[in-house]
Parts: sequence; structure tokens; C-alpha cells
Amino acid sequence: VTTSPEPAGRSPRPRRRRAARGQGELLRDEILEATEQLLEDLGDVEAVSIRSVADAVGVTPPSIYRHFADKTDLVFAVCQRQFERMALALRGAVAGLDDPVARLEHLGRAYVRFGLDNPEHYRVLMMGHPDVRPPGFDVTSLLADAAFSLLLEILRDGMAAGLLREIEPLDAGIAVWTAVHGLTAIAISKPDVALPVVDRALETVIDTQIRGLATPAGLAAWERHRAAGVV
Amino acid sequence: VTTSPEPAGRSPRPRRRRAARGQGELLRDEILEATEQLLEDLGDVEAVSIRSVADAVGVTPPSIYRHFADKTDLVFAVCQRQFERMALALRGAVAGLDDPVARLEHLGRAYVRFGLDNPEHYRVLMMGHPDVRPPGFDVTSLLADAAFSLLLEILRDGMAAGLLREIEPLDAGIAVWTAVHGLTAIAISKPDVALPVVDRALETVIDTQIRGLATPAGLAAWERHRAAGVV
DNA sequence: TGTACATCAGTGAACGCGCGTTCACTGATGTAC
DNA sequence: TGTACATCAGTGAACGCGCGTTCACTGATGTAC
Repeated sequence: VTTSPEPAGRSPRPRRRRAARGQGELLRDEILEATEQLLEDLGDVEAVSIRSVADAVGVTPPSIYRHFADKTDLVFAVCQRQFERMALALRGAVAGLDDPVARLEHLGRAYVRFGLDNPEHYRVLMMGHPDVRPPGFDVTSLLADAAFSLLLEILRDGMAAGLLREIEPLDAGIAVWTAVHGLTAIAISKPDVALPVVDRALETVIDTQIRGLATPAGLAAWERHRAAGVV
Repeated sequence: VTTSPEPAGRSPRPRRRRAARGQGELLRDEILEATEQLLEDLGDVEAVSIRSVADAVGVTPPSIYRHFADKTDLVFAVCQRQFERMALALRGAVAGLDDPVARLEHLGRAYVRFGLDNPEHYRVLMMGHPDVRPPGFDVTSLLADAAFSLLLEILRDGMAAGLLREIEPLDAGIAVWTAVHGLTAIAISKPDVALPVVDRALETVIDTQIRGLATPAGLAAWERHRAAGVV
């Protein structure tokens, strides 16, 4: 039996160098990043244990508690981060586009793409159990601050420009959101539905949503853009 | 310390009368029903333990294993049942309706209703982890056998009648499915979104879907029906 | 420049828990004679 | 009608596991003198 500090064959993550005195906060970021990675790799929040996070960072489990109150606190800190990233991705996707209908289309595409690129984070953010939330973590308001308000803004702009039918923006917003969410969620939960099918369905979803929401003028303009390859 | 068989205050579910010799299968149904109930009550598959099921039935944990290979087997037996019930509810919702567009509308409404009435079962069936499936339990084919084929049939009928635009039925089917699934899933996972809002959003979802899929003729006919209060 | 010391990031060992599952068994049921 | 016995539905006790979390601690870091 060898008791060498570096046993061959398996690597117990290299013990991390201890942070300097005022730098305790450095570990916090490393923990967040490791948790994010594990969440994506293991594909299940339940499978991500405090022990596995500690091991991934190269630290012992109790160290986690110096930075997070408990596991829920940690998981939701990761979610908060991811939410911000999603908002950024969505804003980026419509930046530089003027036509509200085109903005709507690109927003939808970016949303689905973000979900498919980060399935496990998307699951935790959007498909989790309502009661698994730390107090004060209000998804609706987070969403309102970030991406949903952007959607509403686009819808209002489109209506004002006579390109979208005049209906209650909140209702239209939820309808659009649930449409892209539905496709994303199905793609994540049912990999039986092959990716090419998902891609074609996405085109249909976008097409259906725009036909369903646009005025005749808006639809005509959008189709012209499309045919011209502008969008 | 009292060791009375019926301690006051708390009731350890009354011990069930043992089944007769050939009747061992009776317990199986009771187990299924208890699991279904617990799933709905506790609102989480993880929270439903073999022990809690055994307790609810009035039996000891090992008894469960006489009827189900393991926990996964049990949970999926419950799901199979629920799938059949959903298919029945959906078929019932469109029975007696002729107009394909009206059938589409009612199918969608019934789908969302079923999900909201059985949130936890819906979650397990439609929002679960793809890898938490017993071998051979193929959701897509189950769905194809049950409800999805009905949806495709309606879409094909509508296209044949010139009421719906001619697009690939499978794509249209997935688009419709994901639209109603999205609303259902959001309503289940995000109770922050109040029920009246969900109801209004459902109207918008239905409206958007039909406008997006119908031909001008189909839309006109549907609006006439609606105005006349036929549907 | 050198040393004593306070700080505090991180450790090692253990806790209690509830879980799924297994095992050898018990004893009511129904049948054969 | 009465009794011995095979069947098999259900039991009681325990297993090993991995988990989140706690506790008293250690020892490198940086500062005060």
C-alpha cells in the first residue's frame, strides 16, 4: 500500500494554493465556476454535491460554508449569474436591428439557442420546482428586469409602428415566451426528438408566432426582408 | 411508556388486511394509487420514497418489491397510467367536433387543463430528466401512440380541407405541441405568474397559433364560428 | 532587519439522517387426504 | 367433518451509502513592535 501524496492512476484534484489574507473572496468565484461546470457536466442539480464541488475546486467541503450559507444558496448564486448571462446574450442578439419584427425573430432564436447551449442551467432557471427557491429569489421579477422587459419593449414598438396587432403586450409577451420556452424545454427533456427536427420546428414556431402576431403590413414587410435576405 | 397497538395522537396508517392466496396482484393497484396520490401531494418525485408509499398503503417497504423491481419501475408504471389518462382526456375533448380548427382549439385547451390539473404528473411525464427512464420507455413513441397522432390527424384534416396552410405536419405538430407545453410548463414551474394571467395568455396562445397556421379561409370560418358562439 | 503574535482561510474527523434495497423469516390461507 | 401441510403475501431487522452540515483545530500570512 503506497501512501505517496500523488498516487498514480487517479488524480484527486490538486490541492489549491491557499489565498492570501484579504483575498478570501477569490475562492468564492472558483466555487461558483466549478459548480456551474459540474451542473452542466453531471446534468442534474441533485448530482452536484457539496463534496463534488469542493473536490473540483481542490478544497475540503467545510470551506464551501465560509462562502455560502448552504447548498441552496450556492445553487442560486450560480443561477443568478446565468440569468445575467442570458440577458446579455439576448440583448446582444437584437442589438443593431431596427425592425421590431426582425428583433422579435432574433430574440426568439437567441433564447432557444441559449437554452440548448446551457441545458442544465436552463433547467434549473426555468424548469425547476417553484418551492426550491431561496426567499427573495423572485424569478418573475428577475426576468422582468432582464429579458422579458426587452420582449415587451419590442412588442410595444411593433404595435406602435403598426407592424404587430394591438393586443395586451403582457399577454402577447407571455405567449411568445411560452412558445420559445416550450420548444426549448421539449428539446432538453426529450432528446428523442432529434436536433434537425427541433431546428425545423423552430422555424415553424418563429413563422407561426410572427404570422399570429403581425398585422398584414408587418407580415408583408417581414416577408420582403426575408426574401431579400436582409434579415 | 405505552406499547398499546393504537397509540393516541398519531395514526400509523392502519395495517392493511392481507390479500388472499391468488390475489397478490391487488396490492399492486393499491401501491400504484398511493404513489400517484403521494406524487401529487408532495409535489416532488424525490420526496416520494418507497417507505412513504409503503406507509400510505399500510404495508412494510419490502412488500413493494414483490410487485415492482425498483423505485424507477414503480414511478414509471404510474406515469404510463397517467399517459393513458391524458390520451383519454384529449380524445374526449375533441369528440363530437367536426371543424378541424375547432378541434385544434379544444385539443390545446384540454392539454393545458390536464397539465394544470395534474402538475406533478405532468412534470414527471414531460419535464423530467431524459436519463431517468427505464429501458424501453420511449416517450416519443408513447406520445405518438396516444395524443400526438391525434394532433397530426387534425392538422392533416385541416390542411386537406383548405383551412390550414400546407406545411410539414410534423413540424406544425411540434410547434403546436411546444406552444401548449410551454404555457403549461411555465404555469407549473412559475406560480409567480398568476392564474388569471395564465388564462389570458392561453387565449392569446390559441389565437396566435390558429392565426399562424390557418389559411385566410380557415381563419374566417373560425372567427365566424366564434362570433356565433358555436365553438 | 528580526521576532512575537493576531488573523482567518482552510482542514480533518465526525454527526445524524433517510434513503433504496436485501435477507431470512412468519403465519394466514386454502387444499389434499 | 377434521387435520396435516404446501403455498406465498407480507414482515422485521438490518445493510451500506452518500449526503449536508458542524466542530474544534491548524498553520500560513501579514503586521506591530
